[in-house]
Amino acid sequence: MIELLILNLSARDTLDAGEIGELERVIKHERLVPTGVDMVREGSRPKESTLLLEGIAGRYRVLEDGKRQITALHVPGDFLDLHAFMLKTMDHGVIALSPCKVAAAEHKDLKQVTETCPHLTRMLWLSTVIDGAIHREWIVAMGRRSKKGHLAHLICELFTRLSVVGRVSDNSFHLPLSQAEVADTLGLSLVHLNKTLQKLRGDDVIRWVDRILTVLDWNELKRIAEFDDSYLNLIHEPR
Amino acid sequence: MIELLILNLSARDTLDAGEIGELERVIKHERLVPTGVDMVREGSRPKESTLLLEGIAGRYRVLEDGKRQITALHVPGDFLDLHAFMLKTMDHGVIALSPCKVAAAEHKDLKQVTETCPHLTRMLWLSTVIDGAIHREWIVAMGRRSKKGHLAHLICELFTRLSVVGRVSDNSFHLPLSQAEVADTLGLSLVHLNKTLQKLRGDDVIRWVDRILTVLDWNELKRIAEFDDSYLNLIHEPR
DNA sequence: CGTAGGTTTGAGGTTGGTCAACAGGTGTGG
DNA sequence: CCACACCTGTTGACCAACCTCAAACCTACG
Repeated sequence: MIELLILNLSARDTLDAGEIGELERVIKHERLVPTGVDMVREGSRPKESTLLLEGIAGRYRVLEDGKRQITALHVPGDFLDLHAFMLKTMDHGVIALSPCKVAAAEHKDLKQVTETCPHLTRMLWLSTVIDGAIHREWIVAMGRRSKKGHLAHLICELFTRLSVVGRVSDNSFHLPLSQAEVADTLGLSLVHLNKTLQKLRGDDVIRWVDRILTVLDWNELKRIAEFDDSYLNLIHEPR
Repeated sequence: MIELLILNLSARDTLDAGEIGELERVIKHERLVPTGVDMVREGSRPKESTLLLEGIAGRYRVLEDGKRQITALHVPGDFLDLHAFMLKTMDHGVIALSPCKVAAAEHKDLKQVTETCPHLTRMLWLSTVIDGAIHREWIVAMGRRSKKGHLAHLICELFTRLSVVGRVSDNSFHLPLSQAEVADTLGLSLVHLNKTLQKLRGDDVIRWVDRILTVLDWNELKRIAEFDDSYLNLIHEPR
């Protein structure tokens, strides 16, 4: 059940058997969440943190005028709201963007991990800090990249993150979002997202049909995005 | 020396004498950094994390075409790069936006804190997680707020954060950035930032002369920004 | 007195938003 | 089986927001 989390963490540092056992002990209550359903509500005070096992989920906020901004996308093996363990109150919602399978770690158990397993604690801390690094990269993309570059960057990021957890084959991955949802993650209007998408398609760097995204020319896509994966911290070293 | 850090953390949970002593032991090497100087370089692998004692600092990245995006602003009492303790490699630079006084905590000492002081560890973890919450709020502002709303939001945020560490008096605080730097934090051109600024000034909600920013009408500013400080987690509770 | 950094203003062009319509696919009920 | 509603994607027209370029202005400072 927690294989993908282990894959995710092991890409950054080695976990020993005791730590893996501890994770297995702490993570439980597997359940399914249908597309479109909120798994965590804004303003709530969850008593547990949620690990995504299958599917794509998004963190989002909606403003008074109804505009929505997705602030993070999550792939299998990601914690959706580990930060809530420290923050206590959710400052955003989390929605299932495809059918999702999730499991939960109770905060009282996580607290016990921080009391007894320093290295595992640091690895969990690391995963929230990588979230932060991704946030920063999104800020850079929103502020200073072209829209085409921003979209290309998002695709590069998802491609890379999904590769780590074995969800890419034949240069393709399942991208279940609608164009409206992608627009809400880039901060674009739906119409303009569509036109931006067509520019990328026109360059023959990607194909996206039936919710399957195929990268046709990785080097060119990377160049358009100015993508450098170092912010994802896919380096194995002692933490 | 670490009073402001304690102020910052104590706004979220109580630190006991032992924890404060531990922080005093770990944080040392006070030094001054002149305006415009990089305190941490992108791509470096710092062996210590930096606490800002005085001044304003910014995290930033610059793209190939020379465009710069500031991804975070820091006020006294903030750790600038505590995340580097876990990340190891800096994915961005940190620049002094005014004369700064800083101190340092060596990573080997922080590691020891994680081995021996679980609650203090959680408090440090918390502070990186609040950074993340601020990042998310910036993403929302960049993607879905009007430029005027975005600027107003930034001012509300700085006002609130500076209040916590006692850097606001008479509804005024020192905002040492140039308009070009503010433009780089909002992802705007300098010209357009200037025009946006004039809209806010025209509404008589702020004044900004000689690098002193005065909030003339907090309620109206808050309304324009749709500002809600809950993401800053200024709630005292057990963590 | 000249220079440099910062702010302000205007002109003109590009980007991106809104509105509106249409096409294709799917599911439902008559 | 057909008619209809609904959802997603696509396209065009039009307008507002925002960018770039350029110049002027205003200090502070050597």
